[in-house]
Amino acid sequence: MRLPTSFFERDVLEVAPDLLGKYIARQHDGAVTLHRIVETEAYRGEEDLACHASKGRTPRTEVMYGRGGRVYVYLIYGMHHLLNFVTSGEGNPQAALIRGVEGALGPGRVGKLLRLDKSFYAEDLLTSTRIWVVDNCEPAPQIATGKRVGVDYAGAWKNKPWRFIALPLNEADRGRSGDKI
DNA sequence: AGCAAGATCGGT
DNA sequence: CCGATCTTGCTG
Repeated sequence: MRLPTSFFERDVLEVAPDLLGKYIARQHDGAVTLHRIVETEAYRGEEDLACHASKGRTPRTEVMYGRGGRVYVYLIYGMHHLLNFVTSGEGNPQAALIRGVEGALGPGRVGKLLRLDKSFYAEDLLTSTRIWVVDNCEPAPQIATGKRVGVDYAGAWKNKPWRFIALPLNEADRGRSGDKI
């Protein structure tokens, strides 16, 4: 059930939408909770000016340069821990930001719900007993796309439709896949 | 060493 | 719209 390395070692533009409908498992105080992923964003390589790796290899971006399947967490605005999953392979810095799970919309709220902190930096999703991602037997949700949030500084890259949202069932039933938002 | 800005959120 | 709150990367 735990997603294998091969799931993450693909281009982030494939992994980010594929994460929708998957479940983040979080073990804390002896209990495991599951959280369905409903919104993600793709950050893709050094050329993507919205991606932290556009600054090159630094202590902060180091984990993105490693293999896929590890966690990239960082503190933003001095208070929110944002959760990302590293994708693609060695030397190709990409990450999928978890912008929303059921019960917590917005990346800051996701970090709070999952009780994340800097100790999760570089956590291995394939061996960790604190956090991992599991597949499910549900059909893949319909997906809406849109521009990434809060990256107006990123020049031409700010308009890339690299935000992915799982449509709720009532909307998906109307067959409105591929919507923009 | 100092500084400006940030993949955000909650309250006016 | 504004403040919180602190890490980061850049400048000097």
